[in-house]
Amino acid sequence: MVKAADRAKNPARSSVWLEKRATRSGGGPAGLDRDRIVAASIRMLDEEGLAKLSMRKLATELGVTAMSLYWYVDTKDDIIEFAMDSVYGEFDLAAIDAARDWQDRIRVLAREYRAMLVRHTWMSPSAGQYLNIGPNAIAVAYKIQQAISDTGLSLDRQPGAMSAVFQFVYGYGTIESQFGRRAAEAGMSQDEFYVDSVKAFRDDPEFSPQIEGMQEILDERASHGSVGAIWDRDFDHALDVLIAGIEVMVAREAEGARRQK
Amino acid sequence: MVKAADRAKNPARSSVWLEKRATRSGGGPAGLDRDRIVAASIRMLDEEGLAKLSMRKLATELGVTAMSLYWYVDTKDDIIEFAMDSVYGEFDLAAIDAARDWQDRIRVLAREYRAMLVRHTWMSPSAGQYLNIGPNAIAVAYKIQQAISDTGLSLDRQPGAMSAVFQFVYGYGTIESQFGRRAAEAGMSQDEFYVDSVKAFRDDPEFSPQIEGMQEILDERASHGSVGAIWDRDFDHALDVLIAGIEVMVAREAEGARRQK
DNA sequence: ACCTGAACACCGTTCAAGT
DNA sequence: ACCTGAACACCGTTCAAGT
Repeated sequence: MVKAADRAKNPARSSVWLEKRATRSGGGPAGLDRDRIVAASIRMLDEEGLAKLSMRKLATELGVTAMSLYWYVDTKDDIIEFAMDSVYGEFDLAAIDAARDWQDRIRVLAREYRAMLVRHTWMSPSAGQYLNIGPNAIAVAYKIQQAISDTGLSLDRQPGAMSAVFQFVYGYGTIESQFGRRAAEAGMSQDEFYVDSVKAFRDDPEFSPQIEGMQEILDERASHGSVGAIWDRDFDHALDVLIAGIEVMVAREAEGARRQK
Repeated sequence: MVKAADRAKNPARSSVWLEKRATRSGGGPAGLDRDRIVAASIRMLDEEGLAKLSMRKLATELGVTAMSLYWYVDTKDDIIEFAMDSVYGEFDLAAIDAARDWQDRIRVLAREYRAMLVRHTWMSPSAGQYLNIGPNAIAVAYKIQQAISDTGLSLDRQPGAMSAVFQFVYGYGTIESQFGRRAAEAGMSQDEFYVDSVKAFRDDPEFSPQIEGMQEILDERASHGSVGAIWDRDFDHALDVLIAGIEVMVAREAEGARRQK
């Protein structure tokens, strides 16, 4: 088994996914196995958040001491890597394949990605820190890459288009899920939390000159309805922008090719 | 002074920026003040990373014990919030104002934002977790909002367009800066680290069927040049997509208004 | 007003020892 | 093969005490 310290020295091996591991299930005296550990950690991460997960608490939840976990993983980071890939497995790949055209396929993928980030608030801070090359993450990346390929864009424009869409979704999902997490931690609904935040922001005399200019955006948003509805609307509008932008790039490339003749 | 525990109970007051604080400078016996603490923390965060910053080490750096810091801040989180806003102050607001049109202004803002995230690798994980309503962050947000307003989009479409551009930049800057951080931690250049990662990824027999389909993208990228050049190119291409998309939305709204007559 | 020492309640991880 | 107890080297933060 490759130890964490060894992996740190060899970055090519810096992910749990790059070693073969036996995956016996529940054979031991405590009935422990990696799947049970990962499932329990996802449950705890969802309920208590990334900061609250500790090896000792996770072990207690599993009726075992912290040190037992080290038989199945090398470090705490490994557990989070396994948990992340397990969550990537929640993507509904069939729904993605059922999409009519690339526009629709990108929308479905974006919506699933966003929903996943919001459902598991610990995913976005974690996703930034690890390589994400587990089998389920790769499967999703492949679907994304295919959808972008289907646009007909040239190979050198595809990565940019892919980034535009899916780094946007990552950023949006991060802000949305962290907002939800903060509201939940404060014991408030998102609507209550939003009203409170805007009020506090508005009351501070230090920023009033600039707030004037931002006031109408805040008012427009407030008039639109619940915070949840605003998140949905703005996300859809952003996807409209991104898809229209890709369509323009595709058309420009077609135009360029015609002129070449 | 509002204690951290009190703020947690009152989320409207959940940011350091919502309380007035005296900002005496260096009056004490140890010559300590908040500005010195924040400056030292930024230096340490840049050099050692978010995970390595501790109150004890920061204090040692300042020639003082950890507990002294608690005279100037309530929690470690406060220090990070102050450090973040200080970094938002690095934006070149004059360069943004000098831009010719909204397209150019968005490009300049996006490039500055990206550069800031890459320069300070601890910013993106931190930015996800805090409210970001310090004076410098607000000033930047105001510039962004103005650039979007200048597009001529209707008020209800502006937030979506803003998200599309700046959540993309956040997501892209996050991946790029974390990649750089990982490479640096492994003591490698980005190019070495990239080659190593792709090789490891490719060698794993478990994913080979899917890798086939992604091979040509990897090859195209490798043929383009250094990793740094690829980051730049893909970022520019993504901005092309985003700006073209906003132009389409503006045109559609103008079309809709004409038909109404 | 500003700074400290000692202490509390935690961490992740190692290592030798048990069954 | 699997699990544990004790220990190491850390954390952030509180509190009473010093100057």
